[in-house]
Amino acid sequence: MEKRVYDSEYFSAEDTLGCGQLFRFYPSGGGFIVFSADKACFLKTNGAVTEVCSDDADYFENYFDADKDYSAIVSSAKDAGNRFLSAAAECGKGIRILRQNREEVLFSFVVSQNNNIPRIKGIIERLCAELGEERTFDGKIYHSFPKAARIAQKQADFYRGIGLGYRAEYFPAVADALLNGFDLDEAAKLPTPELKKELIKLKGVGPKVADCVALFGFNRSDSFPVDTWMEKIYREDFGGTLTDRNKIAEYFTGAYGEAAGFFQQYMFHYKRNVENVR
DNA sequence: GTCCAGGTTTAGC
DNA sequence: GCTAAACATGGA
Repeated sequence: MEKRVYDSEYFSAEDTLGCGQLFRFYPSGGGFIVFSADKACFLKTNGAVTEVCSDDADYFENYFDADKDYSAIVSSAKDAGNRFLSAAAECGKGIRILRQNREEVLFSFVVSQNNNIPRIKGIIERLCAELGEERTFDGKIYHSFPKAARIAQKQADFYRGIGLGYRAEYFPAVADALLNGFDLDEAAKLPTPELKKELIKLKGVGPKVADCVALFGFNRSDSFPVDTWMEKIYREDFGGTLTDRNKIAEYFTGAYGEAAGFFQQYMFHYKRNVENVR
């Protein structure tokens, strides 16, 4: 187990885990255990420092985008000329945009459609418990996120059984596609608009899920996922009148370019966790 | 009981 | 091309 320590001003455990990018993290020992694919780490922010403890320190250094300087991104959000965005950036400046495993992001956000975060977490937890491989972290057993080959072995009925509801049929369909020529590594070579078009070909993947996969799995910060929360922000805090989600996304990517994805996370986090206490 | 949640698919124009 | 209903589930 190796421990690495980072300045917490632009890397906070709570901010990073609380903005709906990932669904596998659990409070533990004053911090959190975080799972990604078949790996695990302990993440804790204590005052001025954030510590990451893992047997895969390099993997998680990349995962948390730890090398990047976020100060300029936060500054540009504050100076972008919108009150809500400015407040959101100041409040969520500890957010990192994760560089997650592509398959895990893809399947996870297929689950997310028309669903809520606590329920998404539960479904993914059961998915891993049923189909993941046993691993140990800090002496305790956990389960990896299952690979497409494993997911393809089960039928829709199985996925209905762990709570996927009407999305159950999408799981074997996506897994089959990945096993039969749909190459995520090839897709990674495409520019963002073409990458999105490619992802949307998958069953259960529409524009919003494709944006999330591009942002969290392919590190495309020129993606701006628009869900019900972002619609609300657009309407209430930007005075927008468009209703088409694609056009709302274009409005934000047009305005913010490569910073759009970061700004989206600041605002999503702020709207859900701070402004709206529920 | 109704409404909502990090929407997408399908049918029908 | 666009629009509207249908889609499981659980919590408020």
